[in-house]
Amino acid sequence: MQIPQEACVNLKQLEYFVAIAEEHQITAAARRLHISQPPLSYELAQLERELGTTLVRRGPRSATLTDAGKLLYERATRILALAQATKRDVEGVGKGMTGVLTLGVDASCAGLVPGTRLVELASTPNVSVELREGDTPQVLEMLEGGVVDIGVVRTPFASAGLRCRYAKTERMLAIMPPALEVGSEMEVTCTQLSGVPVVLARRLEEQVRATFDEAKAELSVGCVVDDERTACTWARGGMGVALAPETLLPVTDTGDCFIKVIAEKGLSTRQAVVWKADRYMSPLAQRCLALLGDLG
Amino acid sequence: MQIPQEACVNLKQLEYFVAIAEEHQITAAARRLHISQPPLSYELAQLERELGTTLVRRGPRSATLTDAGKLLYERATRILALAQATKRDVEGVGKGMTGVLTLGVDASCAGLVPGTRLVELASTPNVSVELREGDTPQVLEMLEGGVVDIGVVRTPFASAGLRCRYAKTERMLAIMPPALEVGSEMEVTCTQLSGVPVVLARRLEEQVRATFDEAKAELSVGCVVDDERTACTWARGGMGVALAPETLLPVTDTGDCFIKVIAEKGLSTRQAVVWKADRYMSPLAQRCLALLGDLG
DNA sequence: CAACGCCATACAATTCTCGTATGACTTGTT
DNA sequence: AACAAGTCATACGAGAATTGTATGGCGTTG
Repeated sequence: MQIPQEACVNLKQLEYFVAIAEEHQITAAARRLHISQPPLSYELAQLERELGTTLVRRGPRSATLTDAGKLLYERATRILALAQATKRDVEGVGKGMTGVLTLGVDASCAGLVPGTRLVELASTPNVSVELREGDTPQVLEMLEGGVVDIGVVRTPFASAGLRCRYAKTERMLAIMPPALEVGSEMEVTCTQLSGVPVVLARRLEEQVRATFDEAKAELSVGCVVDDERTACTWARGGMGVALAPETLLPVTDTGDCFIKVIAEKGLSTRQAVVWKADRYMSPLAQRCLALLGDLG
Repeated sequence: MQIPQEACVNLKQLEYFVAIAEEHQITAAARRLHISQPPLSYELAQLERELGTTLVRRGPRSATLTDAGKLLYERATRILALAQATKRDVEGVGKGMTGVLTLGVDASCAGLVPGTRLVELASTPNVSVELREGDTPQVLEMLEGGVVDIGVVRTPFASAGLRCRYAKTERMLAIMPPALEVGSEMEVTCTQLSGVPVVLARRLEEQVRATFDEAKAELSVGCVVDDERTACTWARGGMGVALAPETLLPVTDTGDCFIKVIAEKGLSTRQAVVWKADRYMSPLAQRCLALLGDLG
């Protein structure tokens, strides 16, 4: 049922031919190729048939190239080099050793990334990591739009159509200027913060209100700001008690403020690594996921 | 006895892959390749095994490329284009449609070359003809030294190690100024030229002397010159009877001289196309030989 | 002049590649 | 909701292609 097929030059044939051209001898080339001599003669003849040209003049002591052979040798080495490089590169991409990884990170988590093994990825040659920062809804939007491969966000978030892996749980901190210190040495409850002016990041407002309500505590919002770091700065200036997740500490100067943990678990957040369930994950992205596993 | 051989990416596999990439579908690609679908699936899987990478994400309605697949597509098209161009070019050289042909021509025969089908060769794109002129011994020396592929010379010549094909037989002419006219209307013999001053090209001297001796005629050399055309010019000026082969006529102004054929066959010469017997003849050179066949 | 080395051919064995048949799965329609 | 249509993967058999061993011709070298 199989129809005899017409000519199709093989890379193998080119390798054979190059070996012959470089050894100036069929037998020696066969040794170099770890095959016996007759198949090499056969394949050379085959190649010549396919090209309709004599490529090698068989002398009694040596095999030399014809004009056509010289041309083919030039080209064949180029083709083989290109094919070899291609194989190597494609394998590299396949193993996640090459490529571009786009990462969307909630700005309030960005401080943690350098502590993960992700730095290995970024420092790999031929791998570049493109980081997009934003708040959690923005990151999710990037993910949805396919702008980024992987997101690092903070709970709570809408996870429809997403797969995620939760990482470190972060407690909510209260950064208190000395004048406003309340609570025990390590912890403070919402109730203890009743009536105390609070400096709050906008994205936390709803979550904080809900937690205070549940604790039957009175929330006195002194100020709502966009960025947690600003909240911390203002607290240091005496504007009130700032509420911010743990991550903030390494990147902010809290001056002489007291740092206490808020006891209510409802204000704890978790970081999560998320990606679209139906999206193709490149090997590089998969490797990234594996490395981000150490986040928690 | 045949050892299972390790991976070797085929150009065929690349063609298959490119078809799949461009059709975004395996079945459609198979139609385009005029093969059935299962082998195509098989070969794709094979290619992926060899590269250790998923190249195509098989969707229910379409096949899309992974990152590695996109890279491979880029490279594969380049490789295939290069291979195709190479095949075309090598075939071109093989058919003598491409290359450089070096031709050594006896200057006294040079006038004939433009009348042959060799002009076809010279006007072919990618073919250039390099012409070296000289006298017959010089041309033979070029041939011996490998400076030229083919020579066009005039008899007699030493033909050791040469192959040749004789072409047109040229008779020797006597160009007579009116004052020196002898002989019948068309022909003249050596005997008739006895004592008549002769203007002779150096390369003919020996041959002419021998012929006159054989005819028991007395040769009176009035002048020996290097170039037949000069001999002719001087004859026109009355210096004597010039002896020159037929070929000279189209390229020389004989003024009011009489042109007669020398009856002795010994002074006829033949043009010959010669080449080294043991030298590799490129397809272009072979094609040239075929075209020069029309010389006679 | 015989031994040696290189290349080509002959033949057999095995692997490779292709086609047909078939099943699993998804999508769009009745 | 069930069915038809289409795509892709697997199973299997047939033919072609590639490889190895054996062998002979031919020119060179001791």
